[in-house]
Amino acid sequence: MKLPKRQVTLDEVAERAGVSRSAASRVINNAPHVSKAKREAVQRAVAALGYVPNATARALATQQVGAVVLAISSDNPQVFADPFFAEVVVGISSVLEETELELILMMATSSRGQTRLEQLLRSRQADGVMLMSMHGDDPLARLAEQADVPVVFGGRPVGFEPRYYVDADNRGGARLATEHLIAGGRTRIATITGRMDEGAGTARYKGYQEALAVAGLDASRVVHGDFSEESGTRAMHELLARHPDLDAVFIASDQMAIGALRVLQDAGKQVPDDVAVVGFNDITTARHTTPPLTTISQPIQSLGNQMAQMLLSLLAGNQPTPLILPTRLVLRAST
Amino acid sequence: MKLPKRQVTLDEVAERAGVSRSAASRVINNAPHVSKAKREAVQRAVAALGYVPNATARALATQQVGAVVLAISSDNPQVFADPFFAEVVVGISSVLEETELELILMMATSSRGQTRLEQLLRSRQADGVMLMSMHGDDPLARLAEQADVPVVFGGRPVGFEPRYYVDADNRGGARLATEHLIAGGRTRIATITGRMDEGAGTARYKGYQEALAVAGLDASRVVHGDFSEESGTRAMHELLARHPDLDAVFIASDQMAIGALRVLQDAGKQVPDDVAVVGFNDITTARHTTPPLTTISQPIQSLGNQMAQMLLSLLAGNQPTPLILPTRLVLRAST
DNA sequence: CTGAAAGCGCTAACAC
DNA sequence: GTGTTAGCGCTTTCAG
Repeated sequence: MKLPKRQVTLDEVAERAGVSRSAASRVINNAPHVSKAKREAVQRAVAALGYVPNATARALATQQVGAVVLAISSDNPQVFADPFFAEVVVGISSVLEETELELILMMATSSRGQTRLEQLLRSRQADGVMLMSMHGDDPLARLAEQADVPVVFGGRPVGFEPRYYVDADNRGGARLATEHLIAGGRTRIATITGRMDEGAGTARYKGYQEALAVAGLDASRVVHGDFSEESGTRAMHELLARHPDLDAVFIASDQMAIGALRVLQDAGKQVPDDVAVVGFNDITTARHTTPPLTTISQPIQSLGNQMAQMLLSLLAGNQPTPLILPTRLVLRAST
Repeated sequence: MKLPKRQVTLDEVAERAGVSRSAASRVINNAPHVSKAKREAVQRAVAALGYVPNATARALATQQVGAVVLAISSDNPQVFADPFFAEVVVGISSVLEETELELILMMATSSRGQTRLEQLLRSRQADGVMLMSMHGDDPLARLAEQADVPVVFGGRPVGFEPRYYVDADNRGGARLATEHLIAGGRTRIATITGRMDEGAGTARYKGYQEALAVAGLDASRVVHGDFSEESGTRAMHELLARHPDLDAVFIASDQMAIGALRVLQDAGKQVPDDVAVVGFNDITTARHTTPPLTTISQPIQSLGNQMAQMLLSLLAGNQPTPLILPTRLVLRAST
């Protein structure tokens, strides 16, 4: 490992500017109590030497790391490839860009990753943490709540209400979707759910049930999927076998809906004439299926935005209230 | 801002274990020269106290940050929402997960972001940098090469060959695509290019030209796009107006191809009978267009993998050779 | 094998 | 306004 070129230090700047180190420090952090003359001398020295403060040293001295982490906990590495997270990250970094904070990404898949996340929560390696997509009984969820680092959750793990979180209105969205189906005159409405060990999965299922309950319709046509296209295919087959009379289906993810659409087609069912379908997420592909997919859209970038904002608020010593972001129905030809 | 709970320090561990701090330190870093007895005493103390080393302090002492950054430089924040980056990140973190390194994400959009990136390159805020998607004359590219931090490029900026990079074989892929069109008996082959200030844009254009040159065909049916769906729409209109006789088109991105497909349809052209089209990237939607899109697939996760691996190699003091990853043709119904 | 001591580069309290 | 002085928590010579 080659030796790093020795970096320009604050003392060098001070010396060159002919002032004390503290004066130089004050200028760098534009603190008061520095005469204009010295201030300028220091600034000149900084420019001349190309001085850049050493973030690590500063962090050690101030006890503030200057970074927050976005941790994504899952057993399957491929879930990160989901464009969903990319958008969340965009939302987050757009607000972080206005601050001095860096964004550290942590994907806790392996037990190794889990351990790191745990250490992170125990030690002061970041000023704050955003935690996403935890499965049901993830012990990390509880640990996070007791951590001495501010933590905001993205979404809510099932069976656990975090102190600080921002979530999409999954339940409301699902209800909206199902009500739309009902309004279209459908009466034998089935559903393909997502993973029931994820908050989004259960919430969307509840929304479906709620809408049917209100309308006094039968809510027993349900098959569980895992959000993936493949599971959508499998589930639709099963649904068709068990409930050949269904005239609509609310599907908890567009990916599953894509798989289901194909099965419906193969089975000779016309969409939407014989069977209406609505998905969830509004992924870009939803516009390009045949027929284009009616779906529920959630404000993903906002989700990231708000998570970051909430963390900032926490860092500032406030106690923000949890946030549930609205979802909306996007009408296309599949209903 | 509330005071952080004071963290457990090495001295406390040492005291509790009844050994010197240096001994404790050696155990933590499992260095030699510690008696078995003491080693175990320390380990017990660590467990009892829940000690986690302070990364910042360690970084300051060792002059190694323990983190690398992935920097994405672009003028448009939305490009990060591209699933492409999500996959690259997955590739990167899967190799980083095997190390002690954290991944810092930096999206340099605003001038603020640019400044931070610049500082990053000048100062020792990270042990290494991966730089992606720089536009043509981005001054950062040059700066990066002179930085005292190892830098590996993802892709090559146009007009500039970085010392260390990993790139997809854009040129080869484009050539493959075009040759496939030629093999299909097409002779009036047009192209919609990507942004010509990005390496991928020019490389794909060159591949197209090359294939036609070898076959002795006319390569003048070209319109420039910017990779976006909308630009594909616009470009296809223009192409049709200027070269109504075209019987095939190689399109430098699937997004543009989607836009183009629609235009072709609206113009009453049958795909692939009247006009064959092949795209580039193999985005997931490509399987769901009508007709499904023949396209060039590049190993995106590998790209991330290899970038990280190359950086690691650099960090280990080696001088790895640049890498160009193969692309391949994915046949679907649009040809 | 063991411990004392000297920093890493910066900030912050405290005197002047 | 200004400079001096202690650290932040850990690693790492260097004697013993």
